[in-house]
Amino acid sequence: MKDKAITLNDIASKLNVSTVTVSKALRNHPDISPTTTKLIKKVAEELGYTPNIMARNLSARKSNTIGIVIPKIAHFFFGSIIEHIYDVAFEHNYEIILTVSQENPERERKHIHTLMAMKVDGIIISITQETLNYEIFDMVKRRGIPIVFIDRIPNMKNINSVAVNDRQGAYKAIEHAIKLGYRKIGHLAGYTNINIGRDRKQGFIDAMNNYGVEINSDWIIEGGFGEKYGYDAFMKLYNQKNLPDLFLTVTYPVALGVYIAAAEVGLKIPDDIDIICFGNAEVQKFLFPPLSCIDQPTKLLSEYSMDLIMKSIKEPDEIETKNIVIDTQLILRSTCISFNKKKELNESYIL
Amino acid sequence: MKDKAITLNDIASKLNVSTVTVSKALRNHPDISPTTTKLIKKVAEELGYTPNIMARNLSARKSNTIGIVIPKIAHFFFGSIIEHIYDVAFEHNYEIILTVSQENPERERKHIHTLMAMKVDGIIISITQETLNYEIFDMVKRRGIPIVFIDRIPNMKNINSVAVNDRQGAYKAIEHAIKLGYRKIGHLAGYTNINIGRDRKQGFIDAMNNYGVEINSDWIIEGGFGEKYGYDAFMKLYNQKNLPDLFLTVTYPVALGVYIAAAEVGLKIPDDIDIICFGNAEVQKFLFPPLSCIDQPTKLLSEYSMDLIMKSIKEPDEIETKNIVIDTQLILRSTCISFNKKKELNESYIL
DNA sequence: GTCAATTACTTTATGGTTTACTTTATTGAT
DNA sequence: ATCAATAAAGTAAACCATAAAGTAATTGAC
Repeated sequence: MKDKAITLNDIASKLNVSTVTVSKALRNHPDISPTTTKLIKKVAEELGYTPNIMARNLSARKSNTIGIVIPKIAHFFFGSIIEHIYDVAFEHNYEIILTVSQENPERERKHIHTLMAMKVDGIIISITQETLNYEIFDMVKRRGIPIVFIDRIPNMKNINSVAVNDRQGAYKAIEHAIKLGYRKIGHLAGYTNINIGRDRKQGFIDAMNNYGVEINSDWIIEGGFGEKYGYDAFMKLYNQKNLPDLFLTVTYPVALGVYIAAAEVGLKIPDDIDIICFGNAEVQKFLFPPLSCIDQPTKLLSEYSMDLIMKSIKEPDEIETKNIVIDTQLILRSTCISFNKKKELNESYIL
Repeated sequence: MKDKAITLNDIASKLNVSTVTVSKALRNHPDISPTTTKLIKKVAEELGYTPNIMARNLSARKSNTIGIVIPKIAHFFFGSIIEHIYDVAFEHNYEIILTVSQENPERERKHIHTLMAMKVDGIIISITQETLNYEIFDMVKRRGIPIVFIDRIPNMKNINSVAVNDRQGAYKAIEHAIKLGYRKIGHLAGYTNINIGRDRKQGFIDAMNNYGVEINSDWIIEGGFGEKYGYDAFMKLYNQKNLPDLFLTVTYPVALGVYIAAAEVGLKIPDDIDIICFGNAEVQKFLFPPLSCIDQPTKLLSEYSMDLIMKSIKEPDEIETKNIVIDTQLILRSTCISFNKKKELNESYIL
């Protein structure tokens, strides 16, 4: 009952021409006369021909496909990145093979192997928070497969990358807070063995030093990028009766963790404890209170990455690598917009 | 400078055996002696061999790949669905080709063609809100490609599907509201030419009729599934000074639209206008006020879909189709949990 | 000791397309 | 009328792996 798939050969034998003629006609090759081309296309349409992409890619040694590796998917930042990547890909007739490492370096390695095996023309990747072994990336480069790192970038030379100016972003936020009057400022810094954690932390330190505000190392807590880490870090300081007045959190989920914890112990944001975070999710507007943040322009990140990878695919011999850095801006809503005296006595609420 | 990709042939010639021997050895075929197998695997490892998946798939006439078509990606519901699908796929060594129709039926059609051309073993799809032409789905079936519809399902016979019990879900919510004391209940119903809109609306009607509550057709507004539609629908009724006391919204983004609009005109949720929605996003807990909803268990939806598609792939001759329907449950937070008298006079606030 | 079965391979064919090269017919310049 | 150039096809080979069929050498039953 199954309709067998129509092949070039089916069209060819129906018209008594060679398969090559059909192949060329369908690709508008000048070898074939307009009359024949038209006829072949008509028959192809009638029979419902769809090319076998496996065969085409095998033969052509390219796939018109870009492989993506990201650590998470049900996450506003990566969701947004991907949505834009898909749009650009669709415009340029590229296919996307998306893989998700779930923050697992081993799984990431497997996915990269799979993408290479699938002969993707290029790879865009945001590495896991625990990727320490970069061998696989060297291997990809040796194989001549263009690779672009986006947002989360390994500490390697001669790679293509697109990122937000994390250091400047953190600096801007802390500068803003200090000018507001804040002095007791903490930083939930996430993993700092990866660029985004490291650079944001450095921006925090830069600003504090630049304005001569003392850094209390108890208030810099490293850990993860998720809700749980935000919750735990907050609770740890709360139990030590040692909360700062303001937190800069390394991601938006971490801030959410703080929201949960604060609500649980009955502290009000922003009055009792204030907060600003990296990353701008739509819903932050609707949180209570609306959460201020350092914007990461996901659309730009995606577009630049796609530009870079497509350029690298077209000009495989270009050796020069590019490191694109996108400026951030503060988006102020209802947190981190004023400093009130209540916080200066913030021991009181602990009783 | 490029390392050429290693093929079976490279390994074979190095060891003076045939490519087929290598192929079989790497697949642990009993034809090959343990000694040889071990040797071949060792050399394959050394040379960094990775099979060419294109070639393998072409030859094997199957791809170990499942194609996905969804209408949106940066959306909690679909993000969550996909995340779980990827996890199940990874466990079972399937690859996923994810495509995004962006609610565009034409783009959806193209993606399905691409997936067929890529020879995916099966397709899981959630159709766009505007997909009216089902021919393409018949074609997929005629080609013998297993297809499973998830959540958004066309009105066709003999298809495999996995969905939430939308009608029951809406019924439960409205039943709950009526028992609370609500009588002036509206429904922002979205597109009702697709099952999710149609069934939710029907559930609403069922409950209203069952409890003898009058349905005011002005308060049933059809439209889209996004924020803007929620915003517009609310504003329309507000401007007509004709708001109900409670809205059931067809999706979570629609509820968000209502939140925006209500804030803009200075009405308080849930006191001035109450709301409950379909779909449970993590962040609903953090909205102000926390939004109650009818849960759609995305993990179950994904798992059942993957089960169904994998079963269909393994038993291609099984003709019987399955329509799995998953029960919903109410998740009550700070909306739709009480009815207060203020609302009964809800003309007052318009002045 | 003979024949059948098993072991461990090899050879050949197949999948559907593209690329590189070849052929035949036509056109145009001289 | 002749020869070179071009147009419009065709043929052969390649891409890389797998499946099916074939072969030579060894084992084992009686």
